[in-house]
Amino acid sequence: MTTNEPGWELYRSFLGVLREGSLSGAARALGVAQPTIGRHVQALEEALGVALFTRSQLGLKPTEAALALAPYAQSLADTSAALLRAASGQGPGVRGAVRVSASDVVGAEVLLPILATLRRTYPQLVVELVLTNRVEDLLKREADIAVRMLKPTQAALVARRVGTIEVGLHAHRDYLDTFGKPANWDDLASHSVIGFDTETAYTRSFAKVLGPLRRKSFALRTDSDLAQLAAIRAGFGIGACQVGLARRDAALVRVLPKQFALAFDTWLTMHEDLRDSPSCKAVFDALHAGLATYVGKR
Amino acid sequence: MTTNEPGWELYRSFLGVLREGSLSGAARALGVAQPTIGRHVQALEEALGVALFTRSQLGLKPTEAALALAPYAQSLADTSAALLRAASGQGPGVRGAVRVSASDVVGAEVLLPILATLRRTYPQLVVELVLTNRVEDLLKREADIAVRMLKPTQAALVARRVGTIEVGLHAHRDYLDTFGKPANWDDLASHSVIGFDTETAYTRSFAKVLGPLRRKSFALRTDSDLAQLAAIRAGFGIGACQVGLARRDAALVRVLPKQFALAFDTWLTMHEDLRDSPSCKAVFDALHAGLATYVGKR
DNA sequence: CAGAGACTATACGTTTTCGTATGACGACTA
DNA sequence: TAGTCGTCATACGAAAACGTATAGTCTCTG
Repeated sequence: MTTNEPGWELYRSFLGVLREGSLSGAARALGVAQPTIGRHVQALEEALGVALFTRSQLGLKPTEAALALAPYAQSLADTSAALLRAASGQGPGVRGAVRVSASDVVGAEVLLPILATLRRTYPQLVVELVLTNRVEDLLKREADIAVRMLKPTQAALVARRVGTIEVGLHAHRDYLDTFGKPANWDDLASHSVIGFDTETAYTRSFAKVLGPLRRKSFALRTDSDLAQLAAIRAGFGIGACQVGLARRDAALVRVLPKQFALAFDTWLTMHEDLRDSPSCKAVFDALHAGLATYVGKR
Repeated sequence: MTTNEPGWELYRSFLGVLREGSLSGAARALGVAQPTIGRHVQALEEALGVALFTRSQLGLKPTEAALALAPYAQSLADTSAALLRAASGQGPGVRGAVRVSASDVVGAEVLLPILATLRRTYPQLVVELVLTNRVEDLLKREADIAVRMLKPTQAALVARRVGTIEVGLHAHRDYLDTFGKPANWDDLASHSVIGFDTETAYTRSFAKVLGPLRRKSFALRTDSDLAQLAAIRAGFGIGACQVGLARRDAALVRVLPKQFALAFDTWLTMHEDLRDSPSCKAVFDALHAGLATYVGKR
């Protein structure tokens, strides 16, 4: 029993079991045999001197220690992935993989057109697009570049403001032709309103701006901003979306512009170590230019 | 040749070669055979698709790509070490390894007595003491707890102010009995002054306080604060050290207290994730209490 | 209550990886 | 100029890890 450092495969298997909940599931997910995962977990437990799972015939339940150590293992996986991305970007010119994080609606509607033209100029560029509302941690290398609605507080990050994104109520012209255009808050009572499904601290912070728009008054409830946008386009009813997106589609009409208006400062952030990477810098600059023209259309 | 993720041993060997400058040296340092290191480097180069070293018979020279990827690999090693520490601290009570970073003088003279008594109450506690003036990055898990002279700016860190450490000029009584006690700056010209060896931006920032104390006027030049303290104690001459340390030794006398006085705000910092760790919390609290009584003796 | 499905644990042959021994080449020194 | 020390590269036997096959156990369901 020497001071044998656990191999990196052990942590990968550990994370797999943690995610899948069983040795067999992790084996399937990782593409290895089930006894291998079992050996890895056992070896890791012996190396760390800590019990990680309580074994049973319908799966493995993680212990407290396993949950405490999971963030470290996840950080290992993230860093390893970031290293591979950095390696793929080595060499002259813009090449390799760059990981971009953004909210789903911004990513799908705004970023993708920008990235499409960018890739036409740099065919060897690969983009990993992570669309989630969860704020990913650039310091933990979960992504290389992030588009956020918040000003980043952490040091060691390159932050650049791209402007203000405005959000307003919109509806399809066909819908308004049928049900009429509301002139004030009260008119909304007779309309189909599209809104969120679960109340969060974030949505509650907008209580004043939302006016009478509460969860119980929504005709369609979904937490997917992308689905809300699709619902507006489909003529389901009245919902909130970015003004810049609505401008692109002549069939979308803004509703109650004076009563409902939200403005979000938007920032582009990158780890400062990636300044020297030509690939990351190219993506960063292209996103900044594209987002600037997007928020400028107002 | 699939998309095989490089094993963690490959990165360890990579870092070893980077540090030692040769396959043989890395093999000695890591306790493995030389062909193993060679195979690891070759496998890593194939997996990443990047040349990492230019081979020659008197060693391996890292390429630009290797230098660019080195921080990532180092981060992997740091995180792995932090995971092992966290694992050693699992279980009830205060146990396992806690890594503390501080300057060498504070570490050797102030922290060690505190840690000695702490270990008497917690025999299963292991302390890793990293003494360096380089500011280690707690976010990168290079250490668990740090004693710094600067207020930490980064978020995600638990920071607690312990007070002000005062630095003044001191000399041994025997020295002053022989050469006399200086009454003003000009008297120092006939004395043996102990000071730094290399000028840095840090030392230059104290130019006003240092008065006529310049490098060329030093009789002993060393960048080791610990050596400077030992020189003062040995009666070599007049040098700067913490007032709190001089108070402990009746033989040390303060010199020119009105002309020379530096005050450093001192902070104790810890990663906020470690709040839940009983071991880290115990060390943190003990250091805070010990440092508070130390800076209180004034 | 019987049988299917899902899971973990064990046995054994195969593949991969490691360590030892050795060779080849260059730099420094007497 | 010959010898010594350092380095990297190669060959082969030993050890460790992996995958396949199988046994054993529990839950759920008809």
